[in-house]
Amino acid sequence: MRWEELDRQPCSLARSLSIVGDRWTLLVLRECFLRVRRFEEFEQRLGIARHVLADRLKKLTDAGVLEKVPYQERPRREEYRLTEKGLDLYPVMLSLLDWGDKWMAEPEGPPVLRRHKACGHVVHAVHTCSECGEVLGARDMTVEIGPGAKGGELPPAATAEGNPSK
Amino acid sequence: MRWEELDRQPCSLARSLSIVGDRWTLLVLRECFLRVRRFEEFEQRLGIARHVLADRLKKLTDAGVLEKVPYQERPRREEYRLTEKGLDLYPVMLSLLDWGDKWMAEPEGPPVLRRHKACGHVVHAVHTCSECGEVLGARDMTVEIGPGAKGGELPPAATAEGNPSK
DNA sequence: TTCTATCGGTTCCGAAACGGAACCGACATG
DNA sequence: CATGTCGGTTCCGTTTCGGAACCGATAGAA
Repeated sequence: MRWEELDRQPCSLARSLSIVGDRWTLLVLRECFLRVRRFEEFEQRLGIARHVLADRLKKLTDAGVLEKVPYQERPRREEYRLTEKGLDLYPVMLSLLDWGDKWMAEPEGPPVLRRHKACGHVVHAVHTCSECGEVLGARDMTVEIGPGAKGGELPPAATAEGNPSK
Repeated sequence: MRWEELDRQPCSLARSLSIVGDRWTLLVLRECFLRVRRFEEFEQRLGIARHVLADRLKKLTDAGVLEKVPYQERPRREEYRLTEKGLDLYPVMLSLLDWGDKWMAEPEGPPVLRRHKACGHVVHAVHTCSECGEVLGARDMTVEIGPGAKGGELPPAATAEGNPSK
């Protein structure tokens, strides 16, 4: 499979990866969530090669995850901001973060703790069902053909998306 | 920054990416959640180059995300299975899946629907607070130094992990 | 006016990673 | 003993990456 074919596969995971399934892209997005917005600052904080950064920012902008907003004229300079589509990636970041906290941290614990403003506790995220509110585990769902399926049957990759009862 | 330095950074997101922040790795893991376990089957379903597949399976095994389990002797053959650490990546997959469903699907809708066995509804995942159960948004948390921090201060990347009040 | 600095890139080079195809080793089967 | 299966490894040509230099528009200082 070629990498460019990914965004045409009938699998939402593959399509997501066509945008964020890249070494640098998620680190760039981490900085975006930190409110880093300028080329220079991305470069300094990440130590990324400039042309790779330019390429990733362009791809993210083309994908509608970031948008260029002018912050000065003469000389015209633009900064990169998360769009709504980009902000919606927050759960992805949070999932990766929680997994890293649990499995990749030093013996003493994670480097950073997150405290929920509303309840005051140190927290992590729990995936729950959008309809009934129960915790969603890896084997709690069945899959079925969606309206965007091609050929009227589950794509080979489909069952991976919710795990079959098999 | 070199790629090998990622797993030593004081940032759980970076550390997670040192394992799953790769083009092919998450697609291999998608197949794992689909209960694909054998070299041949990964290769056929993904169309991945064999030596790249061998490399990814080795890295995932070394990282403790997969484990090799013999399924026959003479000739000895082994298959790859998700460990507990690997199964814990399910929220990551689900987040990417939901984002793809929302932002990358065809106009008609996503290719696959997931139905919650418990409540019977077509669902997506919602991130909620592990302590109070409320929905967690991108700006609902503050960050503070964790026990695994180095140097007694928030790493530069830290605030990205929960977003500062700034 | 020229000199230097800033910001957001682009260009170029050598090294690393990738796609594709061939090959290999340990067996089993016909 | 020829062929097939499975899980790799090796090799080669192309793509991508890291690192450094360069560029274009402009501002401010000398």
